[in-house]
Amino acid sequence: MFSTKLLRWFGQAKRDLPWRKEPRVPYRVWVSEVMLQQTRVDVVIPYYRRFLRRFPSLKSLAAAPLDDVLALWSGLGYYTRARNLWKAARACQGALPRTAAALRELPGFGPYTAAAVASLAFGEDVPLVDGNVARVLARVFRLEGDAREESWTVAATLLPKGRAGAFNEALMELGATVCTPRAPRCGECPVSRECQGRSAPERYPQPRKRPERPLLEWTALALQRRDGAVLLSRRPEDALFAGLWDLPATEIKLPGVRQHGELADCGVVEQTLTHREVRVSIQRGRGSGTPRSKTLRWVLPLHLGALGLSSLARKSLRRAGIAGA
DNA sequence: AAAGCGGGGAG
DNA sequence: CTCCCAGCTTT
Repeated sequence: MFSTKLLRWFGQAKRDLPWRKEPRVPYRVWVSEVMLQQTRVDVVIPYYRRFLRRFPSLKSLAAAPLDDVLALWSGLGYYTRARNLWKAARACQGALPRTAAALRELPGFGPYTAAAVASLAFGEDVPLVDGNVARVLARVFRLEGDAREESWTVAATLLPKGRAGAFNEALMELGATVCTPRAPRCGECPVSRECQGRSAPERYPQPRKRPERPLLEWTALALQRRDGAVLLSRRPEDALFAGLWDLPATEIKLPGVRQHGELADCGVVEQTLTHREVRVSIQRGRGSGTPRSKTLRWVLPLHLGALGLSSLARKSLRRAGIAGA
């Protein structure tokens, strides 16, 4: 009954999203699912369009340099997603595996993404649980505590044979548009009649406790050449914003680069992340020379758009007075 | 089981 | 300001 009502509702409430365009090409489903990890639909849409224009197929993605992929990911966050997407494209030899179990073997495929691609693109009868599904099921069945784990079992019992894809998508759609985290629209809910949590939806699921957010601080140097190019350095693989380009921190050695004149203080840029607060002081100056390190390069403002930079790095560049970031 | 990893939109 | 989003990986 639950599944039937949900599917009927989905038939008329389904939003028109770029990755829902028929036919459902597995590659496109995959790209959208990865971008949507911890990221809202509205944010993803423009990134998704750009990405598909540049990498229309699995083959084109596999053939591209990683830096091109990171450039298109710039600003989207969780950059390991882009690395794993690229790695998996290279690993899967022309076509994605067709089952959740096989997809799990590829980098970047966790329980959710494997089930999403398997059910939505290949029609496999597997349940899935994301934040939306866990919230909906926690309310409907009054699941106590953190409902994410238990939801996998519950979702499996509700799964209508042969319609897993539509069911999974409907459950997520309900969570995204009706059974929202705050102020759910129970009056518009197709399953409010069978919802055990209707009287107190905000009690479910139990909110997670948020970790403290330590402050991370450093000073970055914006050296500009006479032609306007700015000196960037590639961040180490084990650091925050791993492998992305950024203004070099003052601790970074700059072999081959000369600095002219005094530095000017440009103030501070800040970025709040889930697990820490970052504050970067920006100093600006003039420089020249040929870097003797592969992790250093001069970049013209015109070319900043084609580089893998974090949002914080772009903010830093703007603060240093460099347009085009 | 918990921590690390981006960024931003909504209330 | 807080919450949390179509989560995954590592410890």
